[in-house]
Amino acid sequence: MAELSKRKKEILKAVIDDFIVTATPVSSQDIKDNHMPDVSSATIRSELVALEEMGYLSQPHVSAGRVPSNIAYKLYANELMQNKPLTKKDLSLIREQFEDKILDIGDVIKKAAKIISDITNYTSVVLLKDDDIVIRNVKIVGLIENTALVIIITNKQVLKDSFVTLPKGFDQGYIDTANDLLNDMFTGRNVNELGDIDFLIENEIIGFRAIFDGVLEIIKNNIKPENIVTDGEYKILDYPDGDRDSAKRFISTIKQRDGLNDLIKENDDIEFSVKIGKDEAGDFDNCAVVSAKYTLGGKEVGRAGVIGPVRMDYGRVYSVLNYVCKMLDKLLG
Amino acid sequence: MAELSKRKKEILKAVIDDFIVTATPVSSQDIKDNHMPDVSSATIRSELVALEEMGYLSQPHVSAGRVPSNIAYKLYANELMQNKPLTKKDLSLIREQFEDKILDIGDVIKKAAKIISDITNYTSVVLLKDDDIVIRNVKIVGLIENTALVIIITNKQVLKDSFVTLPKGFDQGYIDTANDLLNDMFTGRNVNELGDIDFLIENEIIGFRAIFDGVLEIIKNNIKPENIVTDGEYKILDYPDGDRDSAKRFISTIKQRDGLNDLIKENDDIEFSVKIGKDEAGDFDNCAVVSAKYTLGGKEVGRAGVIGPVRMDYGRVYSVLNYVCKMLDKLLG
DNA sequence: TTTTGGCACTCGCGTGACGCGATTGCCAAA
DNA sequence: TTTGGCAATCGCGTCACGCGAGTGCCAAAA
Repeated sequence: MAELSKRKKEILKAVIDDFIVTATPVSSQDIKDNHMPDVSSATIRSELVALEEMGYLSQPHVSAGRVPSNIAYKLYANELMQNKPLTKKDLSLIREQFEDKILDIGDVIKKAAKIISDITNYTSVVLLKDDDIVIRNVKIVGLIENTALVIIITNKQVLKDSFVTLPKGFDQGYIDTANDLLNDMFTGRNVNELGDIDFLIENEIIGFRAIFDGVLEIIKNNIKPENIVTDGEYKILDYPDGDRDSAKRFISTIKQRDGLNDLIKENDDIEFSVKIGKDEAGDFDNCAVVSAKYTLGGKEVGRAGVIGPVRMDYGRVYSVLNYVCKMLDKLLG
Repeated sequence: MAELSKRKKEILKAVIDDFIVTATPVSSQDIKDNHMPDVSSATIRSELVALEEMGYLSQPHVSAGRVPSNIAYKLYANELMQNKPLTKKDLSLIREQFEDKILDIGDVIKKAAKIISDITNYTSVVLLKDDDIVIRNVKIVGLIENTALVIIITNKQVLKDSFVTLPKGFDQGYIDTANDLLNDMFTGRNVNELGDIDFLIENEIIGFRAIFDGVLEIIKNNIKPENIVTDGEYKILDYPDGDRDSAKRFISTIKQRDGLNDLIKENDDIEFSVKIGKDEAGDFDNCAVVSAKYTLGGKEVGRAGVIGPVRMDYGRVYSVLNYVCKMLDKLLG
């Protein structure tokens, strides 16, 4: 793709800037009036035909203005657009959300998803990749009858939503013993190594084996190397492009999670990614996926992004993602 | 309101049965063809004008068929409609959902909401009224640094999502003591009595007071006499009546919870309630709220319902709500 | 008194014609 | 290379029109 002249870029940017706001094809006269009063509309027109031939623009019909193409949006998002600084209100809103002490990294990314969706008003997706989870402590707490709460503390999170059934007559003494054994078994271990459960065999003590198996099951089911959360699924309804059915499909798909992974996953060295169109942005028509890499303490751990209409306020989204990602790093670095 | 003749009821039912399926005004000829081949369309017409004068029907325009009014739907739901028995698949689907052992009543009503929404394909709302909660056990479990998980077990639920900060140097010995004291203070108490916290004063032991206050705070914030959960908020998109904006408003309102209470609350002796129209069904146009009372062990404890388009499959909804309510009673009775 | 067939009447809806206005492409002059 | 002028294109809103669905009414039949 040949490099565009400065003026072509200026004009292309003008088209997109206007189109993002008005949602109607922009004419040569519009560009002259709003951005370039010093050249005639005819001049702009001849540039427009060139841009159209290069694939950046298209006309819905002959007597209409121009509309940006997907590659134009990409160029815009990566190069042309102005960074839109966040307002003080936005900044403090974000900071506010993150100021509580949080023990679980899952809660952090949930919060991040919520704040991104709230502030941008698009659907948000946050991906957490984490294959370096070390167990710090495992504990069972007898609750009622023969049921115990299982608490698993890792370097990144506190799991406390699962239960295990205790054998009959399992009193506090046994529980204490079980806790000691559980800690011997699990503390300090990386979750990756647990695939091999042979080390369990050593503790073949009657009655305890079921508990150990139960805890292992819980760890395997709840600690995943990849987590993905979304928020604001229904925000898509605010954007009138596209019909009701596709909105419904959009929300259902997002809710089900399947495939979201591929949508937001990226090569690790891409800081800021924009995917547009049916091929790239899942099966969603007229949608774009914008995502940014975030790190915790320098290590690459995931991406945060939004899914919204192609005609999206990329500048603002860029700023929000940037800031939230920075916060994430600071918070958990 | 004068009682309708048998034939008028039959005709009214025919109109609604057809309209629920076709969503188009139903004509006298339609009724003759599909329901009453033995009378002429003219006869049906004269009945229709009578029903129209009584307020049960209306015509969008003069050369259109009839459309049921809100009071017609109410009559239909309360008296006219046929009970639509659930399929075996539906029944086993519901039973399946409820067969896991669940410790927390909150989880039960969440599940109930999910299954109702899944099966009816409407938005569901489940209200839980419960002012008779007795604390069985309170426990803190030291986790990391100076943070402890607070576990509160009542006769209805297990709360385990809150933390309390421990004073410096608070080791396992102190935690054990704190647990003993907490149990002395809380076990056996009804949550209602906790408004008066004077009994706390006795335990004015240095360092412990902060923990007790923290736990009390957690109980007060998390055990509420009324809980409300919803599911399938976006199901409304499947129903084409009403525009996109109102769908958006619908979803936002449901998500925010405010006012849902009034929507589903009912006089305790109404088993099955149908609210229709802007006055009754919140601020939603073309929406109906159908709810049924459920009990746990004979005591009235809440209502389960759906919010959907006025043109709703009342028969099916009735059956689903009925069955789920019965399951709830059996499950926790 | 109720039911029925017949018939004129109403009105929404789809279609096609038409004219306006927005915008373009092209071209010749600057 | 830029510009003003101008004919050409085409979407969109409006209007007229005719079809068809469905009704209300009425007089005759049951």
